[in-house]
Amino acid sequence: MKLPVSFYERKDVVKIARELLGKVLVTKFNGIYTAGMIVETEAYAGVTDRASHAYGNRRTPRTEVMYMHGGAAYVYLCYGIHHLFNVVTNVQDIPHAILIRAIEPLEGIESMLERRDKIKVQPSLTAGPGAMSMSLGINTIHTGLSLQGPEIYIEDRGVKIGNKDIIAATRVGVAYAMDDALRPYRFYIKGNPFVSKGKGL
DNA sequence: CAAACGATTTTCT
DNA sequence: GAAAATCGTTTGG
Repeated sequence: MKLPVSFYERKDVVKIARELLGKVLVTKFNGIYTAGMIVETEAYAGVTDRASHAYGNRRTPRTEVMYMHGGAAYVYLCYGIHHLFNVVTNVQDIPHAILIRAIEPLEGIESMLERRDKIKVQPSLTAGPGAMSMSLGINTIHTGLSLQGPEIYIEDRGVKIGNKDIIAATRVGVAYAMDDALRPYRFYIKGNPFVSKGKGL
């Protein structure tokens, strides 16, 4: 079943990031159905987090989406090429977001392979935020979409990830954030081959 | 209006 | 393992 808005509107973004592990991200664009289990996430705690685009309550046309109430999609283009998919959490005007970094392909794998121009499944298909977004067909035009809508949403299929299988680590690619780069806001499923390697492991 | 930079991935040595 | 690719967003003049 689809996760309700109340799931996203809670205030503890770190807790939500943990709970998203094992959930299933589904996209349905142009009649193409693809789905994958979330295996890696990163929390971005808005105004108090230097690594967040919304640090210091900065509002720009791009970050405006993060100020919406929880349950919206925030898609951001990085390095001019890569589409990074985030889930907006918390209530209106609190710009919290969770970056989905990696998924394990479940359904529509042929379509994913086609989008990535690959012929067989390998970790690089969806391990990493940019790669994952491309596999699911996520684009910057999808930013601001509600996760309650028909095109993109997250399901709970009853998969439970035990605490012993969740690893907390520092986030990737945020060295510029000074002290905040040390926060253990990255979560991934232990031993899952589709977890991205990141840079500084 | 112009310049610098980045929540990354891919490819080559 | 290291370096390049590449362009929208942000920031400064």
